[in-house]
Amino acid sequence: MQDIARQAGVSAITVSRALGGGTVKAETRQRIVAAAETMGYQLNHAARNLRQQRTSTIAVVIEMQPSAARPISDPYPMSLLGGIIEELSKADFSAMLLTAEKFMRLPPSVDAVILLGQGFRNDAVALIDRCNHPLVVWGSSRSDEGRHVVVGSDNVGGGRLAALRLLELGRRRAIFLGDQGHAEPADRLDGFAEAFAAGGGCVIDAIASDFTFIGGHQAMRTAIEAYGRDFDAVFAACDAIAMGAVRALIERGRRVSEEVSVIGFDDAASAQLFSPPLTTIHQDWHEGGRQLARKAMAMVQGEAAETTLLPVRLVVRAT
Amino acid sequence: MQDIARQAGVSAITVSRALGGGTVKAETRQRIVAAAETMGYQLNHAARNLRQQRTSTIAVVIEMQPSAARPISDPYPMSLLGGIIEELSKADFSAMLLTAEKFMRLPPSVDAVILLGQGFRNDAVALIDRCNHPLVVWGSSRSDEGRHVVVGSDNVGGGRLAALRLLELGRRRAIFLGDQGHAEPADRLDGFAEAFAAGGGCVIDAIASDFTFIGGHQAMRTAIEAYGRDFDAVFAACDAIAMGAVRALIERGRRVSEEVSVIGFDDAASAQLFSPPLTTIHQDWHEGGRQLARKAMAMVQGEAAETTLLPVRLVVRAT
DNA sequence: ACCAGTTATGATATTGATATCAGGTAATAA
DNA sequence: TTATTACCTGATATCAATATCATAACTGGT
Repeated sequence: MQDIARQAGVSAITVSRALGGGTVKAETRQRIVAAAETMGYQLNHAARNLRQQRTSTIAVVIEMQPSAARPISDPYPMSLLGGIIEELSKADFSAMLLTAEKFMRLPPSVDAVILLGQGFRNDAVALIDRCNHPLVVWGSSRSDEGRHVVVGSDNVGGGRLAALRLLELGRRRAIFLGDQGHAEPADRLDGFAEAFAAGGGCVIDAIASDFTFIGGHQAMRTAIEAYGRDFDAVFAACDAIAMGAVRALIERGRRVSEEVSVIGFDDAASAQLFSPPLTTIHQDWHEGGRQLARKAMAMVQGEAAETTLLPVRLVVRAT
Repeated sequence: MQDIARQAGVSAITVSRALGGGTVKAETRQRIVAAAETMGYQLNHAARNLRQQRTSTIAVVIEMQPSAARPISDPYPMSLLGGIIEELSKADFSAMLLTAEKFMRLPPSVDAVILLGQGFRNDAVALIDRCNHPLVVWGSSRSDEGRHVVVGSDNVGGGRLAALRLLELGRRRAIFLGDQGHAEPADRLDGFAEAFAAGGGCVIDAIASDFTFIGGHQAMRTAIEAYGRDFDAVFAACDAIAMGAVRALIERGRRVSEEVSVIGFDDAASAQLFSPPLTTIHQDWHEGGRQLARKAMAMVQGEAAETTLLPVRLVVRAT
């Protein structure tokens, strides 16, 4: 800024004002901006951050472990990220992408933290709390007891929608596939079980499955071995599980849609390409990302932010 | 650090050395680390960055426009990101995620830039060059003429593998689906066309398609209208196109695998879930991300880095 | 000409860590 | 005892921006 100041015949502080939002005579500002342009000037964020005691940066912590249960190729973090970045960019905030491990090993200097993970990593949450960073979490508030701001889909409502659809089709004996150890599937099952029972149906079993096609396939086989043909509906915790289940059902000679209905959760891109196209509950991840970012930024400004449930909707396809 | 220094009975600079990698007596370091721990100290990165004139941060620029041609739900950026972050974390670098627009509007202070985009955004590249940031690009070096360091899959080789497979199956009349305006599909077609011709085959047409299922479906219909049944092979620029093409072929009564073969590119997760499971060329995105990160960091250290082609492999499934 | 009020600019101090240079201590060798 | 080395520690200046306070210039009204 000193160089630009010299070039434009003003002081450095005036340059700062001209390039930032300060009050500077229009003509002077023009001269300064022109000088900055020709000199290829770029703001030194480190200096600004140091002086202003804030970074305009928000850490996005992702569970990046290539775990078999939740492969990294999963589209959902990317959809959330898209929304997050869109919203942060509007307000000239930046997103710093980190794994939980990295965050704990060398906490970055950021103004707030967005945590994307299946359920809560309690150690990570504890550390973030200790840093006194505003924290917004994607997922379910079930196990959090209101301690943090959570943005997530209305999983209970989604389960309810699935139940109503299956009841409407005349189904009365359902099996749930998914890991209740995670808060989101647990919420989905809760909503499902309650509404299904209220409509005269019965959830005859809930079988654990990781979030994969293979997991769903195995869980469905287990169910078939246990119950034979004595069920007419399947509700899966995610689309991958549902697709694995459909495949397993077809392999064992059951006619999906005609005599057994399957509903997934997510409305992943592959759900409509699957054959048969999958009936599922749609989550709006992009909007979820935007809300996460908005709340995080609000909290940086010292405003309060509330836990929010995003509406979901039933997408009827062929299963 | 002043506070810790007081607590530990040393000077601030010694604290810096103890927490960084400086030479400090083991006992003193212990005392300092303990004090830092109990006081919940966290390094101020802004100050360090300012003093050291580097940020240990690398910008990852993504084409985040939710364009119809390349929806954001695409898994490939996530896979690359996974590899990038894994490698950066090891060296205590951070990843700052940005759209190209944001980068150009308010260039961040970073040590290097990784550009993930289908093809080159020339305006973005020009700006990055002006900032004198080390730059590593994911994609094809075809249109870059060696000006930048590029990491990408061996698209030409992948095309060749597809050609050899189709020749082996006795196919001789192939149609290519994909947008040659992008460097990567263009490379794939080049390798394919050359090897297919060398084996006595003929690429009878190359039809433009965006990177979606719908795009592939439409392009395939166009091809069928133009050529009827007078072709026995399809090579698609990506899996989504290939799946759309398979669907179109089946709709028009052609028996995929028996009398027309289809090969995709990517080995996306959905390729093996598709029915029929898709034969395709596998790209190792995770490794690609790691290489991008390694090269970017090497360039920050002032080391040279070379353009690299990652090997691909044929995955034979049912098409 | 004077004043109040606004607007535009400048001087200085400050942010937290660390590079650099200098000083001090302990151990070993002469 | 002194010199030599290796090792540890401290003082100071510095990185590039901006908050704060002070000053200058202008405006319009009396």
